[in-house]
Amino acid sequence: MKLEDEIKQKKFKNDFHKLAVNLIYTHGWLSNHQADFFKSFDITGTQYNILRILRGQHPNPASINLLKDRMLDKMSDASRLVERLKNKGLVEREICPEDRRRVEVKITDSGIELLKKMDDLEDKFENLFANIKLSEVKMLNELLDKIRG
Amino acid sequence: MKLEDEIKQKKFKNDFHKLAVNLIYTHGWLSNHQADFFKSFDITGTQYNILRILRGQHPNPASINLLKDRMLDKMSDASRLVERLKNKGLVEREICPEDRRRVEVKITDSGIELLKKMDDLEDKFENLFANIKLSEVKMLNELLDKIRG
DNA sequence: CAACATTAGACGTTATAACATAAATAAAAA
DNA sequence: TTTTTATTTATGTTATAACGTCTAATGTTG
Repeated sequence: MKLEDEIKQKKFKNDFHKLAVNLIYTHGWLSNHQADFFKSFDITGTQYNILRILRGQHPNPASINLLKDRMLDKMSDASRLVERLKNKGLVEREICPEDRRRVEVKITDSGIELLKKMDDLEDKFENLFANIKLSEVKMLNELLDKIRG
Repeated sequence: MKLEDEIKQKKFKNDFHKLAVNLIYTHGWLSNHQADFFKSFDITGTQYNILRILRGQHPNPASINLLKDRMLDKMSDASRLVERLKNKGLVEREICPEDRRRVEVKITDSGIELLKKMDDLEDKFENLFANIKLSEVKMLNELLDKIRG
């Protein structure tokens, strides 16, 4: 549906302004759908991202700073996130012996299993984007890459 | 820059998967820039959206439910948002005489003034999107509208 | 009218983002 | 070596999103 109708707003100042709102709105639409998916696994999107990064490192550990750098939306809150994941038994955390300031975070077997279950269902994205053709998806990816310069 | 390089991740499963991550990442990029803009006016993006809706209604009031419906990302927290805006003197709030369950929220003169100052600078979006041509902006808007079906 | 259902909003809780600051440790400089 | 600086993480604060529950007011039905 056209954005103007969905948010019941008068016209935009120009196409650039509409694009900004469109990005915000489309992101919201996407994350609502994703949240439903994540919720069925009792996990949040942010926590899922952390687990993905940790699986990428496995069997090596990741420091808190590495997690921060790799996060999709950067944030300064990785310590508390890791603690919540530890409470769920999905990661483990120890002080690094070489540099006692650092913390080594590793994904547990239980965490790996959870991701495996979620991988199978990840094809959901294709259903979610059923309204556009593959060629349009590719075009969108190119344009989005280009926006950010 | 290509998304794969920016987030230092291996290839995506397919273009649909990449699109999902690209939307999240581009939204993050955009809201970081917007946050800087809003911060210079001592206001948040969400609060700005509420003020915009209230200015659209002015001089009529808006109920809390109307604000919820019109928000870009729906949420159930409009009461507390309005209270924070009231503390800043940007809105006023009274109980509706006809239906005492409802609350009538209005933007104050001070709120209108703030928006006026911010309008002047809103052209920043054009600078932000300087990397793509107008035709590409229009194409993006069409495709984003189409994604959501 | 009385009993029940619905609606509008407030508020409590948890997870998060963005910010600042503190504390511990390591590295560098004097 | 002692002092200073930088790094890494933890923690406190505020604003928010998403959830649920509660209460007051209004509507509906018998």
